[in-house]
Amino acid sequence: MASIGRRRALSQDEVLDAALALLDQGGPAAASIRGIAAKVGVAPNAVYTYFPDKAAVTGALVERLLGASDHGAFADPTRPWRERVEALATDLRERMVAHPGAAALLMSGPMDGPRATAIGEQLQDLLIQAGLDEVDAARATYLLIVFVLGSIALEVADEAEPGPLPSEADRIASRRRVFDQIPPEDFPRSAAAAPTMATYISTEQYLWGLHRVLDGISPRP
Amino acid sequence: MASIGRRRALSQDEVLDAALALLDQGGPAAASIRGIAAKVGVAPNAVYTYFPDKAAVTGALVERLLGASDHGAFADPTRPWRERVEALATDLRERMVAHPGAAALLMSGPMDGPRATAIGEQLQDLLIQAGLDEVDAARATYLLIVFVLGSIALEVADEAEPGPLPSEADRIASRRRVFDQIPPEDFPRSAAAAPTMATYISTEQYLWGLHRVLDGISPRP
DNA sequence: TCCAGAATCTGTACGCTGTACAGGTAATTG
DNA sequence: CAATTACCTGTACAGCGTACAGATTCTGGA
Repeated sequence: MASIGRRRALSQDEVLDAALALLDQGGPAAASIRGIAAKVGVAPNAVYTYFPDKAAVTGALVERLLGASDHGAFADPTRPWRERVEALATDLRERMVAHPGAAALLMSGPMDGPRATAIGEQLQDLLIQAGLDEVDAARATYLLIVFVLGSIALEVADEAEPGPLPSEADRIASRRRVFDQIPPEDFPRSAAAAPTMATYISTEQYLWGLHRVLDGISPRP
Repeated sequence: MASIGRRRALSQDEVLDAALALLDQGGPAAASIRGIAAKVGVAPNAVYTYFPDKAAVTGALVERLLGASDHGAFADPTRPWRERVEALATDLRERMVAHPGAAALLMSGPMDGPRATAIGEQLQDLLIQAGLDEVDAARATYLLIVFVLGSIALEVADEAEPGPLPSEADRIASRRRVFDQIPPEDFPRSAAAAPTMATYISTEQYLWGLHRVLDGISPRP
């Protein structure tokens, strides 16, 4: 008297869609296996047909958020190398800031998925083409990854659970306590991502930091 | 017939000691309220006499790990500023790498504790003394914090749960897939922190990255 | 065409989590 | 010495990840 059996073929993507939706609207705590299953319309353990455990779900989600192979102008070999790095950094940040709840998972596990690996390799190749020797290219790759992921993680860590966000004024004020010299004339963002406070506060800051890092690693004559 | 009543005055520090010990030996998952209470020798809910919830415990632990006010030579005004920044960065990294499980909590919440704030303010003052204007000093402070915390978090995220660590060879091999140009002649560390793989792999890398960032933010003539 | 096996889903259950509530005892204060 | 507060207890609840066994349906080979 127990079971209903095979109903329809779910897919990994449906599960990930549900997980991302829950993450977006309910914060990191909302993406439980049970919540995902309910959103998809199955019993909780049905998820385990497609993923061995919860870590596999979040890992796959992070991979998906890292995006497909070409990151804007990053893949365009006719552009100057700094522009290409900036395109990658901007693309990654836009992807993550659009899903702050999911972005919080970024630093919670080893970054060993195929897309993460591919990004590292492509970046390293680009830096070698730019004239860095192999050792410096490897190190600079790591430094750039630290900068991009660290910036995103710090930005996103400041957002508490969604819901009644603190007012813009409060958020700015709390940042200003320490970094009260940064002018607020930031330019607004694309329509895709809602202009959250995190977006508003630090786009300009992010690009400034990226270029200081690029200055630091640029080959010196 | 229920209760035994007041026994002895616990303290916040005892709770934090227990939490840190569990984190060190059992990884992030081991630091449960129940585990902490058991280690201290009280019922689980006794912890709530000293902290309002679990987030407060981890927050206080992070604050404690950030260390007291002087970070090595950071506070010494006779040293050159780059040396002082390096002292701060080294001190913070040593603190965190000695407790990888606790370091993983770093980016999991807003960094708004008093010590975190103080570090930011002191660093910003130092950069102003070094000749940066106020806007650049604020931005450079944020950049340095991103670098330090991002490096530590990425380093620590690679360590799975403690226990049967993967062999050194495996860890190196997996890093080398992407960053296979970095030579392994790293210098051994202080006796305090056990030479974990994370320590072994990236001390040199860390300082290299720090100095590239410092190059990027140094005032240009 | 039928049947075996694999794929997919279900109900149930276990041990764990954070923490709310209502008590009772010991130290402190008046 | 009485009253209050600080501290700790047992009990309980809802939610978590996930293991197990069984039922249904789809699929591929004879």
